[in-house]
Amino acid sequence: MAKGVTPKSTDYNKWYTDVITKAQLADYGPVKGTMVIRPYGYGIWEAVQQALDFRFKATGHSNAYFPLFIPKSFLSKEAEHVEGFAKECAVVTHSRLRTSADGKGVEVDPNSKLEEEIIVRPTSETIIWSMYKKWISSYRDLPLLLNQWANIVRWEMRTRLFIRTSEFLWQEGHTAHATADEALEETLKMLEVYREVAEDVLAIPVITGLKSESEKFAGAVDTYCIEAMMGDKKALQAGTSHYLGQNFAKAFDVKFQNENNQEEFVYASSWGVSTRLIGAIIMAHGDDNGLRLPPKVAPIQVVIIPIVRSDEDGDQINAYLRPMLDELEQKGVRVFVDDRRKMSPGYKFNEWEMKGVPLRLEVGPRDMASKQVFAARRDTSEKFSMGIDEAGQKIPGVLDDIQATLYRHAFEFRAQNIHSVDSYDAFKKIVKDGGFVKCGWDGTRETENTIKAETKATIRVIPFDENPEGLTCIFSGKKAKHQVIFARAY
RNA sequence: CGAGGUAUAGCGCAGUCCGGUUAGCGCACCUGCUUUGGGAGCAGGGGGUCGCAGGUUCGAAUCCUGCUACCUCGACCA
Repeated sequence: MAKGVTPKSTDYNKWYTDVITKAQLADYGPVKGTMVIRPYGYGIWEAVQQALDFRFKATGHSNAYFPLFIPKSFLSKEAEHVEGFAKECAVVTHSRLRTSADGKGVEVDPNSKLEEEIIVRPTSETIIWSMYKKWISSYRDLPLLLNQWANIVRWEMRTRLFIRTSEFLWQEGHTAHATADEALEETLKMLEVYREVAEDVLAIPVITGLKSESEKFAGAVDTYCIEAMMGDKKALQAGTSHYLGQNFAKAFDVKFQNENNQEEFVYASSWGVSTRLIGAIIMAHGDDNGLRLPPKVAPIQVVIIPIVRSDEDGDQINAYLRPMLDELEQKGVRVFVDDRRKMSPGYKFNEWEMKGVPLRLEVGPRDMASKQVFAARRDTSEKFSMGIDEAGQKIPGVLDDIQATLYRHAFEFRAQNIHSVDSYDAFKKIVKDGGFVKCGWDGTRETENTIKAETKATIRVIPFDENPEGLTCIFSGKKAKHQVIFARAY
């Protein structure tokens, strides 16, 4: 592993990719825009998955799996939906390869052209609703609350590891309800699940609210989101929950009979978060020494580095650590003892800091002599010693404190970089220097588009706690319809 | 798709202007010995169709032509 990463202040984008490659979270795949998620990065994803899946089950959802391949005709059934995704769909047109004429390579066999071309799912609303039509006939079949963990493909021009790749992993929930109120309630309930996971598990504060018309999901009535601030003060959409109304039910003719024997179209929601959340963790918490992982998603929460001079030292240290390790394991703490003999302790310190392990313990002859262990926190760089007998008892609390501290730091950073402004000049300065702008908006698409064209800032979210009373639009000067957050975004 | 740039070992680069030993350096990798509390030292070693295809030349990483890929910036996006 080469030394260090490019400092954030020198080149934030370079810093970001340096951290990912040096912490071995991911690597570039051979096809442009694809990525390989390496074991350490996948470990983070598994922790995120667990946190979400637990909450999905607790709110009554079941997991299922729908096909990767979607008939092309399905995409055209919902007008806005086609519009939104048409430009980024991978299309399967043939089913065979054959040896090329010169015998050296392979080529597409033209005889294998498909009758109906197949779309690789960019999202699964269409295929899922085509199935819901078969499964729903009565109000007794509702609500139908399904989720799937899957990969999807959106052919992207410009990609960025974890944040925007042509293929990515996510979960998508698709629910069907008998009433609009119930579907909307579901939409907001799942948004709240996302908020909780972002803040309590990933330690990333988010703003919850509604997307503007031009930023909403193609095919939704309303899109709600959690929006986060990254270390470069840009915004990242970290999760979305859509109220779909009857749009997909109408497109796929999904009706049910209500208690009064009347036929009605089903109401729907869909919601998703992706491996983009890993990008959010990196950019919300990382520093110039690398990754800083919140303990709740860290594949390794505590790394122990024995300071050994001989094999006997190693044996002694193992015996010295045994009771503490047993206690930590029993408490469910994820511990790794890095006893590789070929690397120096200093090398290991740097490597595990790069990988963002929340707490490092060092144990050598000095500690054994004084019945202690030496500890270093990744979040604050604070170093301290603990008695070996009390360490197993104390460490879970230290991890909780690291989790809380990372959240607090991210929260304070965001608070310092959200600015309320009342002039367009001030607006432009904030956007240029970086940060979120909180201001009035007249509610028109024209204003939104003009501001985007002039500043690259978009409306990230209309917060639930907005207060447009007495505000004027930052651009047009008209009475504000909403108080919104503008920012440049990923 | 418009503008600019790059292509030499796994990674980062020098060499190219001005053609001429066996293409070099740092990191990484392998072996041995000594080390180990903030990226260890010494010694030895392996690894290259110099992006691809043509051309000029006694001789091409180097000069010429064409192609391809990638990066940065613009239009599109979880």
